[in-house]
Amino acid sequence: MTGDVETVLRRTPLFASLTEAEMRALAARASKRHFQRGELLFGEGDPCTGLFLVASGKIRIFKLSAAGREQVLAVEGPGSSFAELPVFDGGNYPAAASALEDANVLFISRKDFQNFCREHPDVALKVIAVVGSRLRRLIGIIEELSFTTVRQRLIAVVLRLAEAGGRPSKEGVHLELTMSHQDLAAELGTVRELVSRNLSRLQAEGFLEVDGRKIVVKDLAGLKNEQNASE
Amino acid sequence: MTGDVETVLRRTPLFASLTEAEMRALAARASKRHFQRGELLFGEGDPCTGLFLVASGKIRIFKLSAAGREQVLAVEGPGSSFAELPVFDGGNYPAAASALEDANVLFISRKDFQNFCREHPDVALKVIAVVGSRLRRLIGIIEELSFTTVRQRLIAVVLRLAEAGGRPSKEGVHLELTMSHQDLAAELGTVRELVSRNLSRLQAEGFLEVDGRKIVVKDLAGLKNEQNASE
DNA sequence: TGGGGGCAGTGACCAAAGTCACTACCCGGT
DNA sequence: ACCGGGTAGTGACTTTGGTCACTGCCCCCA
Repeated sequence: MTGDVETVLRRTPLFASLTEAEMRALAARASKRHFQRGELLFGEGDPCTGLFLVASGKIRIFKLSAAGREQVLAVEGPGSSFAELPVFDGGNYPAAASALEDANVLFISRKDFQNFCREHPDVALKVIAVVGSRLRRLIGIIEELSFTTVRQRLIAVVLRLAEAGGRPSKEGVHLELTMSHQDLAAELGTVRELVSRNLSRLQAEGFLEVDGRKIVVKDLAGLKNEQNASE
Repeated sequence: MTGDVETVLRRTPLFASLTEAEMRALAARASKRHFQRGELLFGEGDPCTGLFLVASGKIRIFKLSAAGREQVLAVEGPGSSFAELPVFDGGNYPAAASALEDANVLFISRKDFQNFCREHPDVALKVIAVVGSRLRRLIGIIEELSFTTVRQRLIAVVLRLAEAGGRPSKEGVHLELTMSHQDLAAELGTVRELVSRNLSRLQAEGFLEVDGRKIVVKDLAGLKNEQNASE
């Protein structure tokens, strides 16, 4: 089973630069865990026990408000690591993590990972790089929350999906939402109803066609334009 | 003048653990710069040239929207470092920085700092810790933007100021805003008018008394309560 | 001493966000 | 075949946020 673990490690940018021997040493320290869709990996404020690596599936990092609303901070797929940070500063997890899909993850305890970093300074530098990109993403979220409307954020998501998983045809770009409106709302930092309403409105305006979770983007250029429209 | 530089370095958590000799070596690499109130240290998207350390004064890290609104990400005082992150990932500055007050800062070029980190692994670990706390603060901002109202955020600031620089008396806790409503609005992620209006409203409700930038908090407990009120 | 410039307060709006309540649909299980 | 849970759409409404325009204040300086 360690062979399996090693391929995961190798796909993780954090450890890509390791030698075979180092990889094996680290693999021996990693334990494999499975989580079902919706299952909680850890809650906000839990003491940090170690580092997680995603082998398969998707993990959602999010904040939960007193009123029950969620705000997604990140969605991590295969090859991503998360919770690197509290491993070092010794604090608690600043947010919760749950499985968006059934997921296999590797777990490395705090102590093991810290020691490993001390022995491998270039891994420490990689950690900084990873945390850095995370920081950029968070700044991006702040920018969106502070400067844009729900409508604009929704358009941004649709455009991103169109780029990534869109199938073009004569009527437009076909794409499919991979999650419920509820989940999408959590990513946008709003509520279910606004997602539904804004989608309807974009359809009424002729930018796209909605059928359940299937969306056909009719006017890509127009949408891009709407994204920046100040009013 | 290097002696001066060294005391600044010593006050910076990032370098607190260095020996005298290491400190001197680093000090030789650092250059001192002065910025006047309002002056721009770098703009968003500028290529990253190096790391900054605050010797005196306050530096404001912020995002600027297309419509001209500002969102403050951090305010760094003496002893703080900033822009550590793009030094490592080689990207551009994700936000702009300007002097909130007249400020002296130390500057260490990207190359010098990277080399120094490679030679001193414990400094790299410190960098991770510093970036980590920055990450926590950003998550805090996201949480506030996503879950709270301008009113609640304003109350939070007032309470913080009351804790930090408040002078208690029989009528209440006296404190003074150190910045304009405009600047305060940028920290809260809103506009001047809403700061003004919400302060007026809090006064009308009897929680505090406003006179220009002087504020007397009449009902600390009540304010704390209002901060969490869901409706 | 009389402008200007920056800052603060406010009324009148308008648009966006969010809440509540209800309906309807789909789908899987017993 | 029916029930129940999860999901989606929508009308009606309230609250919050933001804009615009204007006034007044204070203070510095020519």
